[in-house]
Amino acid sequence: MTDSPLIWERPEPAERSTPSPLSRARIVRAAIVLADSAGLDAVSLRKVAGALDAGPMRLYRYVDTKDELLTLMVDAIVAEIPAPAGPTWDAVLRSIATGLRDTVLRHPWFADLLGGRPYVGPATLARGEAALSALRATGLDDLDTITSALATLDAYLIGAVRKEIAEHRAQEETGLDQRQWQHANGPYLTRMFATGRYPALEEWVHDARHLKAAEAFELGLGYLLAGIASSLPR
Amino acid sequence: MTDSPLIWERPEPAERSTPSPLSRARIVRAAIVLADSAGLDAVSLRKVAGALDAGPMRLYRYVDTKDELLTLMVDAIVAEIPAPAGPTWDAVLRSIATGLRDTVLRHPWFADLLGGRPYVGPATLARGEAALSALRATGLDDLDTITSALATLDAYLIGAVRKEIAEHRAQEETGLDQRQWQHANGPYLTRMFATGRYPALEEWVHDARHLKAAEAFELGLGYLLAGIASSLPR
DNA sequence: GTATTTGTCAATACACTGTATCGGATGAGG
DNA sequence: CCTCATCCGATACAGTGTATTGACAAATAC
Repeated sequence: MTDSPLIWERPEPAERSTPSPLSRARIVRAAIVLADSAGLDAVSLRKVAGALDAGPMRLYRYVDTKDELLTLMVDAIVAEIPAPAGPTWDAVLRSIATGLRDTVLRHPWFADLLGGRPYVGPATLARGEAALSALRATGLDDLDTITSALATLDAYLIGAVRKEIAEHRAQEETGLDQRQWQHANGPYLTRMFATGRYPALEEWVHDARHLKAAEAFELGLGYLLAGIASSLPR
Repeated sequence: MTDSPLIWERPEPAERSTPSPLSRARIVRAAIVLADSAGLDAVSLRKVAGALDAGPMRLYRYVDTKDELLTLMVDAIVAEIPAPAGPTWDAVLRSIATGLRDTVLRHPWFADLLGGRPYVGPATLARGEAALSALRATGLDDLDTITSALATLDAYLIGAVRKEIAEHRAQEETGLDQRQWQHANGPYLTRMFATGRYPALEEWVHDARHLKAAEAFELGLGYLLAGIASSLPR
């Protein structure tokens, strides 16, 4: 009877014959479906249990706390990110980046959890392993460089992806369109600009090129890779 | 009677003579004190009201919803970040970075809100304005370069700061020390490594230099600035 | 100065949340 | 078939954000 505080070490309880059999996998899948269609707020133990024709308390056999369920969800999503690969170190880093971004676009709630706590589930470990070995296969074998490159990339990804999702949501809230958003916030901003306190911002709003999210993502990634490249031992 | 959906456009209700007078500022300050000492979860309308010797419903005169309170809290924190400044463009970007990081270390809950939605409060606008004009004062006046540099920096900052806070919390949870953390997760990791499925990770844990958060932050920032520099029109 | 409107505040209430507790049903072992 | 341990679900509790309501007080109208 292992009662480790880490869910990764607690074996799944034995299956039972019951009208609606449960398992961690089923629970997590139901929770993910819920989150995909209605956001993280819609994931309550009652609703997850309801989706499985079970009482809320039944879930506590498989999971000690709601946080653990979220942790499992994260690892489940990480598991579906394609493994990073590429011939050169920057191709590998790029594949890490787009892998994460694509996944977040499919599961926006994932962005809410990103960077919220350290995750060490099996899929996350496997992804770390894959990233490390893919990088070293390209000939980049200074461990410290690899470490800092990955850490920096990770930070950038978390922020970029969160910002993109946040923007996405703001647009959805106030209608569908960016025009709609401008309609909601536009008057406010116009009035703020009219105060004359934000001349540079005003000019920026009017004159700067406003990139699409995907382009901005790529551009930032390019900066980062260029920066890493410039620090590589030649 | 303005009933704009944006709190920035709704004037604060007139003051009233009452045993414990309220105001948005007082409410937000109380909420921040609560969040500082016990995290965002401790910020409930009841507790905030309680700290001000008021009933929960009284807050709804000043704020339409809890989300609005959080929005005000964010802007209040942004207001206390020192304005970015510096002789060169990279000095300005550096000051933006350390300004945010220092503030987040003082108000860890701020990291939970960062990147969660687009913020356009007055302090946030003012900060944007300050950043823009400080950058242009250094002679960097290509608006598109400025835009993408700021956006990328912002993304990196959000992620880096979140990761740092997350790590911080994980350590606090399982005791005080990093040794304690290793004690809690160590056995699990050891067992995972024993499976032989993570050879590169195992080597990494043993051999790589593991930087302190501040060093890692600085290092990533360095990469980013170098990358931006390499794309500057010369 | 009185009557009427208006607006504020506290209490109550509702629909939720995560989770502790516990009695009873239901499985397996003898 | 009985016993016993186990698991389930109902109930319960403390908490959440917020809608509603009804009383009271201040400002306005006459």
